[in-house]
Amino acid sequence: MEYIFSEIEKKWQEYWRENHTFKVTEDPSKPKYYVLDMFPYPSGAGLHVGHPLGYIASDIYSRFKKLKGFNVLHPMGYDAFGLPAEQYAIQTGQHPSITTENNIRRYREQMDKIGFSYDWSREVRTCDPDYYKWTQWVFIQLFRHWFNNRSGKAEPIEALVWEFEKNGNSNVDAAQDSCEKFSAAQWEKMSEKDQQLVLLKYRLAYLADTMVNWCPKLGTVLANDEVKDGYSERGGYPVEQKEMKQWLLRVTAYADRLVDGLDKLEWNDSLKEMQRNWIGRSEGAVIRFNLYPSAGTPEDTPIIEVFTTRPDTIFGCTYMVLAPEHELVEKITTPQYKNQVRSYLEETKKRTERERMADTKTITGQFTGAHAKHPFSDEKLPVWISDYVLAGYGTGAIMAVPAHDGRDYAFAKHFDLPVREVVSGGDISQGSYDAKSGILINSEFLNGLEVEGAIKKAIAELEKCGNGYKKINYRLRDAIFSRQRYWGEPFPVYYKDGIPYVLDEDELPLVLPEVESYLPTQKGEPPLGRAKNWNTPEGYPLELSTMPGFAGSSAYYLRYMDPDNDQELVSKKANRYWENVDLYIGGTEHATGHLIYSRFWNKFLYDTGVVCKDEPFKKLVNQGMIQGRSNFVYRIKGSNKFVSHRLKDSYNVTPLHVDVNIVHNDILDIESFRKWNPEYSDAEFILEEDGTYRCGYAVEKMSKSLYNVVNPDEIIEQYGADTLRLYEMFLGPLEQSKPWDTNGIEGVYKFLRKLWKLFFNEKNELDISDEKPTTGELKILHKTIKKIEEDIERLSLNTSVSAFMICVNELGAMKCNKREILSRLVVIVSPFAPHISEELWQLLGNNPSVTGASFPEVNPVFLSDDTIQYPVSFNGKTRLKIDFPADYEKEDIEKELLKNENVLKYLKDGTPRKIIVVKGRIVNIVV
RNA sequence: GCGGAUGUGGCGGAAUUGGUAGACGCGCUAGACUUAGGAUCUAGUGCCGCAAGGCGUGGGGGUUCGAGUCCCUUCAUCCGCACCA
Repeated sequence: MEYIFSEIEKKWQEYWRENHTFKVTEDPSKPKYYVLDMFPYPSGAGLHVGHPLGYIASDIYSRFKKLKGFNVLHPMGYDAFGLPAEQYAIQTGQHPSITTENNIRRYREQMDKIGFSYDWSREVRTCDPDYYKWTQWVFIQLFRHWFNNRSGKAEPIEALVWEFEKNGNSNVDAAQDSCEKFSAAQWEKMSEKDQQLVLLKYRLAYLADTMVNWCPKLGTVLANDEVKDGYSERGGYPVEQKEMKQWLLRVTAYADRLVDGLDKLEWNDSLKEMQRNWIGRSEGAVIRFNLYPSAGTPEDTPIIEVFTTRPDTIFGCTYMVLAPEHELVEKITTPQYKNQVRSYLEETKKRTERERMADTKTITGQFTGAHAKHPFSDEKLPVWISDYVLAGYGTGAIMAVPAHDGRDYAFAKHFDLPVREVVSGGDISQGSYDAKSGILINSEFLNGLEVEGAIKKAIAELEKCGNGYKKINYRLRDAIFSRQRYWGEPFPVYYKDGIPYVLDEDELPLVLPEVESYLPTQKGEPPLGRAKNWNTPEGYPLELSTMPGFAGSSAYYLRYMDPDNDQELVSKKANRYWENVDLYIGGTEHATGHLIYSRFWNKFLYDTGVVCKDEPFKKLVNQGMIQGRSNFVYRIKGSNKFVSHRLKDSYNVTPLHVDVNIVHNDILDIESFRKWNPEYSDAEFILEEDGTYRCGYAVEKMSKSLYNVVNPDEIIEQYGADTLRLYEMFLGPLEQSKPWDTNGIEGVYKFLRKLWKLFFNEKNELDISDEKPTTGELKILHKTIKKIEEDIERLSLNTSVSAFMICVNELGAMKCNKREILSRLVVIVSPFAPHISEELWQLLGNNPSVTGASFPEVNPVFLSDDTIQYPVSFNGKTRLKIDFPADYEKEDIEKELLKNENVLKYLKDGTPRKIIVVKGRIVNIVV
């Protein structure tokens, strides 16, 4: 029998489908394990060879866990709302659901061919009303909750109303926008509308005027993580700042828990660090500076509040700076400086956000004429404005300490402002001393203290005199949740008298309406403005925005636990059983978007008792990117003549990308090349001595335009899915980026055929022996079982593939065809190459399927050898290898060594100064 | 600038705790069988050298009987953040 992968793979994929092999249900008799892939956005281009890398790894892990006796949840679905389908709809008029449906079908076909063990009965699609009903449901819950800073968790808004009725809001410590204090009596007197406006400031999903990232080309706002360097991540269009009324989610309320929670997670350090940076918690103090009254400014001079992480350097403050956008700028500028300030403001406004970010070297600023009063020394501090201070961070104002902050130093030098050293340890004539260590000087009551102590003391003194307080500040902003687009979840929100109200849960799902065009209306409303009867039954208008991409992906892992439940997002029973994701595999591009938002949603759902775990993803692994390996041909300039790689340097050539699919081992298939592009049909070639045309290569992004895209379908067509799976793993460590080079695939293909051949004799007949295996055979087997088990556990799947190769090579050399050996080998291979394993498992006479087998136990008896080969080194350099019985002690070995003539040869005449014997490992002789 | 990661043959990579550097595979070289083929099998393959031997994990230094692995320093590449007070 030949190894005909196409028949075998088809056969078993059908078997799995017909027998629902991968369907799982909650089974309390078994321990659970939840393995999740980041679900894909089904794009029109289909999967290339890089996409399934993570899916294959997680599939191997899932199949392995199942063999180890776990009840494994391993689902897949689609992140199906999104911009590309909608952009396509705008261009062609085709409804995005059709595009999406087609793309999903293609993805599914491609995935099915790879032989994944997904339980497709649990599939979710974010654009399915039965699914987004629950996205809308969570939104309603967010709307109905506020965050109590005292308890550190979300609480129902009713409780807040009750407190307002009893005591007003003075005892409430909530995560919220600034809200004026009111008493119970004042609350009672407010109109329904005013009460709602107050509550809106407390809700976890709230409507507010905010500066947003507006992308005119896409006609929508974007979240911070969807903007890269001032351009939209999708499409690369310019993004500008604009004030708009938008829905926001109060992620900032959870900032602390999001940072602290990271410590308990098994995520890699760089990812945790990215999240910490994104959240950007810094501990410091808010300090209030009174202004000295100056001629021409109002009597009730305002107070400037600054945020600083270095309150210890307060006596080093020699001036102050406000962001140009700061609300006090207008108020405090003295008449004398009005004109200069105005022209400075105009100039900064002209520079785009991007220019301001890119150009950090040019120092600009303008004195306002105002002076602030130092809270301790009463010193007069000039107040400047400059765009090096950001309006969006802290309070938009700083106390400048040029001696201990690089930017302040540069500014002070530029405008010739005083620099006063207050922490010893640096040389302030050369530059600022920013380090957080040293002894305080020139600082009155702080003198002599270390920085750490001085920070505490300074805050205590500020609090005592009422000029400041301790404060933790975050870089993280609340997430803007409105998109002025069509292809997304409609908000379950209607407006009464301009005030937003949410629908009742039993009115869900609020289904996305049909529109005749996907463009904004003439009034500039989002596309939903075109929908007919977009009102509640009572006639109240519904929200016109839709939700962003991260809405549907924020709780999808919960829905897989209980996908058909139409009463709850997830039942308590299912959630208690599956708890949370044990292993999550996906790309690093979601580090600050999806992975923050879903942690936030999960924590909220945990607070409200919907889920039992406060973190969604216990262990997370980022698979590396698969890069393309491009091939080049070299055309002699001004001709249609191509010169081979090694000869190209003697000609004046232009390198041109050539389709990697018509190049094998860097040798060009000239016939295919001629057919590839009519332009080359009569091309001429200057060949190598051996008559071949050699191409050059480079590692680049895998992209259509570079002709280096390799599709899994083509590989499967040629080598089969098992080979694809093995080769993707064999390429290198899962987390590392590496180039795809189809050239190497023959190696794993040969391995599979060698494995197959172990079962057949020379005449190609099935030939399995029931004889007892030899110790040698058992040693090979058990060594491999141990290695594979350890490798899979730490996701070192590239090394398991080589372990299999070694094992099969060794068994092949022994012509081993013992059932006891082969049947266990098939089981351990099955997570990697499931199709061939199923076939061999059946040929061994077992009932299908191998997925029901158990992972074989390692017998330690077969792991140890009677003799150990010791490498013997002299002064650390290995010279010879000598066998000693495994039970020999150090002394025995030493004795024998000195008798060994080879050793004596290396010793020459001298006696060894020292002999180091590490039992079972090595001998080192010092001479 | 800050933070993180990575540097090992012609190539992808291995070496899990400081203990034989280069496993496994590709490629290459030679040979065998051959309906000269992008098939299969066998042997070889880090570098220098005819050899003995020497050198070798980005560079330099250190700790150690012994360093790819630990420490210091430096360079390069990639990724993230970036005037964050």
